[in-house]
Amino acid sequence: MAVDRRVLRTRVALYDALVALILERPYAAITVADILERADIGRSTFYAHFTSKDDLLARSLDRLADILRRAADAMPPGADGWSLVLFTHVGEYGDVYLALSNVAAGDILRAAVRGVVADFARGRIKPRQGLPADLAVQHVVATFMTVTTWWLERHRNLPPAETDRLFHELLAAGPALS
Amino acid sequence: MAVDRRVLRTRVALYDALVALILERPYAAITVADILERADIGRSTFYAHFTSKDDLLARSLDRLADILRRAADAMPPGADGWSLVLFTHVGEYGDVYLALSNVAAGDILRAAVRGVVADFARGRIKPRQGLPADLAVQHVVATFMTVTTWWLERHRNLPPAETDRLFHELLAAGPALS
DNA sequence: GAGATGTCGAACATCATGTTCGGAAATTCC
DNA sequence: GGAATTTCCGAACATGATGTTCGACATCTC
Repeated sequence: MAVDRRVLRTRVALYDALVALILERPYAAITVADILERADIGRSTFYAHFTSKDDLLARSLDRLADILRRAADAMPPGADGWSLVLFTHVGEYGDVYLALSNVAAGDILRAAVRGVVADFARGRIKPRQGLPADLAVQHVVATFMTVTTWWLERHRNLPPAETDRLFHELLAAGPALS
Repeated sequence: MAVDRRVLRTRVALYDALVALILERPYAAITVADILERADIGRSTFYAHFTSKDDLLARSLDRLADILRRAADAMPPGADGWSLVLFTHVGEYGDVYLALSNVAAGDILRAAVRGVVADFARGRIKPRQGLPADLAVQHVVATFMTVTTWWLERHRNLPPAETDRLFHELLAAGPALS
């Protein structure tokens, strides 16, 4: 009852082709034909698996999210520092994340990553009095994304541990306003 | 040397038509033809003013950003509480912001609003030791966006003042993590 | 090996985009 | 108020991307 090898080969080829193209030029400037050429897959075959370019992207991100999820799940159960695990992973796949987020596809990527991070954060947050729980989760996720973007875009050389420290610092006490 | 009335009429008609359509359906599902019909403007005229649908959207947002900027500038100079002014404004235009942010155009909108908020926040932040200044600004902006989205999407009934309080609370000390 | 399933590729209909241009209408400036 | 300028209209057109269809062929599973 295993999946037909051909199906797997086709899908992986398309996933990889899309990612490769996204690393080269803006997502919006990529056509289905481009993907087909790169993946060496027939047009009708493409539409037998995906309904559109956006669909392919969404599933590619699902795949990425799965990897992220597995990396996080593999973390020693009692260990604190789930965010460090995520940062470490993101650092490894930095090129891909960066390319994806800089493109118009940012929304879709953000949504995918948000989902994973939110799942992780939800159970590990102790909201304080007068602070709605869902807002607290959103805030933790947003802060994670902020730090990640800042890190990948402009301070790539920082080690994950240092990035993680900044993350916790921002959450504990952000900048004062005047 | 005033601008020809006709060009003003044309542009406003197109701005309004786009916003009206965005309130009805996803940005991606709107064609140039739809906008033309709604605005009652000729095709060639459209391309005499804008290069594409995205261009029109970007300029519409510039217009919105100007309004936001003016609202903030009108604030009493010494007054603290710039964020309250922004929240109040956003609350008034809530429908538009919500429609825009929920759509695939979210990135473009986000960029526009970010710019305004960042300009405002930049001069009013006292970053702490060991916290990069640019990261601090990003964090304040992101937190503003998080609170705004949370507010408009699910807790519209909250008064701006209360929303502003949550904003400051999150910045002062976010949720604790385990 | 046989049957089932997946792939190919070319052809096709459809639709959105962006351009062109001559005539009509509105506006500005004097 | 009138002439000159600017803008708008609208229809037609070229282009290019999308998504579908179908029969022949290849590959996989059992």
